[in-house]
Amino acid sequence: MQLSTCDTKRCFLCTASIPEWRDVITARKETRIYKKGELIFTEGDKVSGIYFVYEGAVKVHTHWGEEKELIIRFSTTGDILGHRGIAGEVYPVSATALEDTKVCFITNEFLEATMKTNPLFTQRLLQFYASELQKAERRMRNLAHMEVKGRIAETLLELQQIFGINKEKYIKLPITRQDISAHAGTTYETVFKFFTELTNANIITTSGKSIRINSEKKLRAYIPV
Amino acid sequence: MQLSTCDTKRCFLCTASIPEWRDVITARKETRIYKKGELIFTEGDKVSGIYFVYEGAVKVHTHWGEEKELIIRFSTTGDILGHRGIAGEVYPVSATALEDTKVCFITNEFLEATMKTNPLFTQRLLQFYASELQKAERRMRNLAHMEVKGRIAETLLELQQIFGINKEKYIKLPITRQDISAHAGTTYETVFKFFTELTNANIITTSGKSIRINSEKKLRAYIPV
DNA sequence: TTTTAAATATTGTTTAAGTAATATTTTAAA
DNA sequence: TTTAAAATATTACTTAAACAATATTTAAAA
Repeated sequence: MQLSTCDTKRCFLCTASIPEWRDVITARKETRIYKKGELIFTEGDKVSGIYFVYEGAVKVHTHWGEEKELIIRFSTTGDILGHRGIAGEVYPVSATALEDTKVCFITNEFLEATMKTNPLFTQRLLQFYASELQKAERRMRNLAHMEVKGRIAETLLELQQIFGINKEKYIKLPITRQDISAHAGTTYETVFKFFTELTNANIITTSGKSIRINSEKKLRAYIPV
Repeated sequence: MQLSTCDTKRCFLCTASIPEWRDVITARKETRIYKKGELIFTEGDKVSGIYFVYEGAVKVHTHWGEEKELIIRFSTTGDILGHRGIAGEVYPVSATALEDTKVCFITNEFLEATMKTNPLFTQRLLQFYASELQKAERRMRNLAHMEVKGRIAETLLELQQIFGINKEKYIKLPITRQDISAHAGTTYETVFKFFTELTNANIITTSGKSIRINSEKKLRAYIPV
């Protein structure tokens, strides 16, 4: 992890605060850079503060026993990390950089000062929480009642929606099949089998860790309702 | 649904606001009483405001297609309902009274006025959201990786923790097996089979819709980690 | 530049848990 | 108070998806 400056324009913290507060932010924030694969914080760590993603890609994940991992969500520019910590002493999830990632970090004390000074920030934070809650509950429902193929299909569509595509229409973030299975709540083998099926039907094309969705429509057919 | 007054002491809204604000609350709130089985709001309804449970029992649930239901959580005295609506136009979930339930209802406008006037209320609301998010994510992990028996066991322990027990040590809220299966994310038949197993092993005793946990320890043995 | 560890590829076996089918009992309306 | 609709009971059948086993490739440390 390395330090750097951020132009206070793209992170949630700066865009949701009043202009006058930005100088205070610049003085109080800490910009951190994490390399691909580096842990930002770990489940069980004492809560130190809150992170705003400036650029990069992050997975927020939790573990069941030693083996099984569930990726709660993928995050990128504009997203918040570590906000669950507000409710407790320790982070209930881990965050890992999936590519080189730049974040703004502020302490809990400064977060509270920011909320006191910026009612709009607090309001937007509340809305962010409500929307995260909606997403989490939708995903709960999917994990409970949707079958695996649909969940894998949703994972692919979500990756495309969050990270976008490059000129060759491949999803910008190259990702391991293990991570796809961890997000869909299934095993690597099941992802492998479904990928074979999708590739044979020309619904997706893969090249190493890069994935291209050729037919969003056909992929969505695996997601009923 | 029927109207009534509430003593402004037990709901989240009143306890988290400054004393001076309580008169304003009394003037602006609406107390509503729902009968067992009555819908409080439905998935897709336009968001009108937010509800604070004063007494009773409520299930917050969502549906997958026509058939499959997932109960997101059970709520009782002190809990908040409809707060997911803050992020959108319509409620993403439904809420149904499981027994006669009394709630305080306030409109979105009054909620915003309350937040502006009561920074502590806003802060506690934020903490409530963060803790709901933690619970939702823990449950996501369980639905993805824990097997059904463990999830049913957790449902029973949660019901006991939320609603408490009576003199005969039965969980205070009588509940259908369908609701238990909808909370555990499984089918009625699977709950039936596991209940037979638990009853034979004398881990639980049932009497109609009432359930008594005889050995919390043995029940917890189905929940690894 | 070894060497160690992940990640991937592939297929066959097993099983947990859903589906189906039918009968009975409760509960809630009309 | 009849009647309709949920909820429950029970068992047999089926299958989606996990588990297991082994080989190969890729990536990251030492």
